[in-house]
Amino acid sequence: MGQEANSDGTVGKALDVLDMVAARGKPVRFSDLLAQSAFPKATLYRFLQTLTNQSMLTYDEDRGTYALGVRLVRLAHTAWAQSSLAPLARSYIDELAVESGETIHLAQMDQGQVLYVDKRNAATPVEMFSSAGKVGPAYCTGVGKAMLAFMPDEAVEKALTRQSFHCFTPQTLDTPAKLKSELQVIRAQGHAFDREEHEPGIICCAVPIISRVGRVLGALSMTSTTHRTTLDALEAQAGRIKDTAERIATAAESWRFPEQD
Amino acid sequence: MGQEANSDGTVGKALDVLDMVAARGKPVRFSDLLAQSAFPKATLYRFLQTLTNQSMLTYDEDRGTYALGVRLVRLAHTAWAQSSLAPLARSYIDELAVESGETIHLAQMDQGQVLYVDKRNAATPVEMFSSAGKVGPAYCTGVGKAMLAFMPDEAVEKALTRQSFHCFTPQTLDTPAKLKSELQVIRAQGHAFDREEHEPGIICCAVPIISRVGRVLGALSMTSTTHRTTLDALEAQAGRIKDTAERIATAAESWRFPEQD
DNA sequence: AGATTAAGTTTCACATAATGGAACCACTAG
DNA sequence: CTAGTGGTTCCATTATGTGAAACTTAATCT
Repeated sequence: MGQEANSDGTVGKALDVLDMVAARGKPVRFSDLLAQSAFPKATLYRFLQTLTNQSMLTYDEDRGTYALGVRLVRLAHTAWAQSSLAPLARSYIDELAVESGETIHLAQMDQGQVLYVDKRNAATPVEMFSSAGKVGPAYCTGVGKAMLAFMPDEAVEKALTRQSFHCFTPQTLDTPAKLKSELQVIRAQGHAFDREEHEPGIICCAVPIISRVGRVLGALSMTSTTHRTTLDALEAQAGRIKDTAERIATAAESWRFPEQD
Repeated sequence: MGQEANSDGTVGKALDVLDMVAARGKPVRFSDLLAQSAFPKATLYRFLQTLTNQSMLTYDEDRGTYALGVRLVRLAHTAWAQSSLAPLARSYIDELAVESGETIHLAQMDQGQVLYVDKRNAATPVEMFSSAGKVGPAYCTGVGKAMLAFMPDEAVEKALTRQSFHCFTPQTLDTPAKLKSELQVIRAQGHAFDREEHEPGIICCAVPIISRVGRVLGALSMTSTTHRTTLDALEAQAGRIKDTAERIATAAESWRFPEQD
């Protein structure tokens, strides 16, 4: 299962190892990793040692397993604060969530995948990391399609090669062709729908967040369930969502990090 | 100053660069980094290139600045889920927060610093990453002292060398000696206080979370303000907090990640 | 303009640091 | 005792990272 050889030398390889550990989603043994990595035993071993030393991984003595380390959590806090739209967009999202009473997602594109960076739900309190940091498929989520529709062709093509086109529900657009024609429609109307394409009963309306120079910064979606509302009702909110997206884009534009000298 | 030379070869150095970028807390220019790093220009340059390639950093063309990349957010999500107490402790913390109406923090020790991995406040909704991932000093926070008090001497000594002992408030224990005698007391009574040692007006009562074999897994604290409650009132809750901490410890003990083969 | 400095990028001979086959160790099972 | 499994260490070979210096822009000054 192609963990493709990386071109970034030693550091790249070490980071691949990190990803391998992350991919399992649970603590993993040396031999498990060895089995699926192209690295020889000694090499993999050294990487694990180094990463553990660096607190990028933690080693559980008792069980002999490696897991992602807490240093990542620390770094991510800063990453999230300084290179995601979330801190900037917070107040706008809050407002939208309260007014609509529906769940709002803020997402960005990361290597062809949708990365959720924030989530707000007027009713239930936020579930910390359980949503921020989560990734999802781009081809069958509202936010994913909204972003793809407004990205340059070249970037879209590249992203398409990374999609699995797994068919989650009968509504899933499971071929590049279907998806591309949908993107046309989205581009025309300015917002995307998720018509239970990812999960049955879950629908959403999403709009892209686009910078003044036309770059897709992220996307915003309002999510609900089929037994609470309808697509038409969500579409009625599209203008409101678009408005919020625009305000976020403007905020992002004018935002300068405070210069300190 | 003093980004100590790391012994973990190329990978370690690259990760140091990541930390340097993180330390600024804002996007940073090549020359800024160069100024404060021991690396020669070309070397630093290559690291930045590599890390950017790997999406560990993002490069802002327009401003010529580097910031932590989104890949970290993704990794952190997994890290948080698989190697922090947070997912496990969630329900217990929720309960404690609701019952007490006060803010509850869950923290772990990371390289001599307190790393907050979760936070719950019965009143106001959670602020996502703004608390999880945040770090604080060990020597002047309730959770920090609670953990230190029950760690093996050797580990405490190591941690002490990493403390700045900056004097935040008149109450701050600003020498290793003062701290050590405080740790004695904490060990005896089983819980630690923060008597406005970090921030004026902020007090808390914290207890360690200790595994069956005596290892400190983390700490739990109940935080409030001097004009809402008193230390005595908080101490009255100590039993309740301890109870929760024990239940979390038990849960952590019996928890096995699902085996898949 | 032309000269001057600063900021960022590329080059290349050199030495360090990564590599990985093989040997080794510690268990466990037969 | 022997074979097997899972993990760790060695070490000669060489790929990789290193960093001084040269180079390219892009501002700033005279």
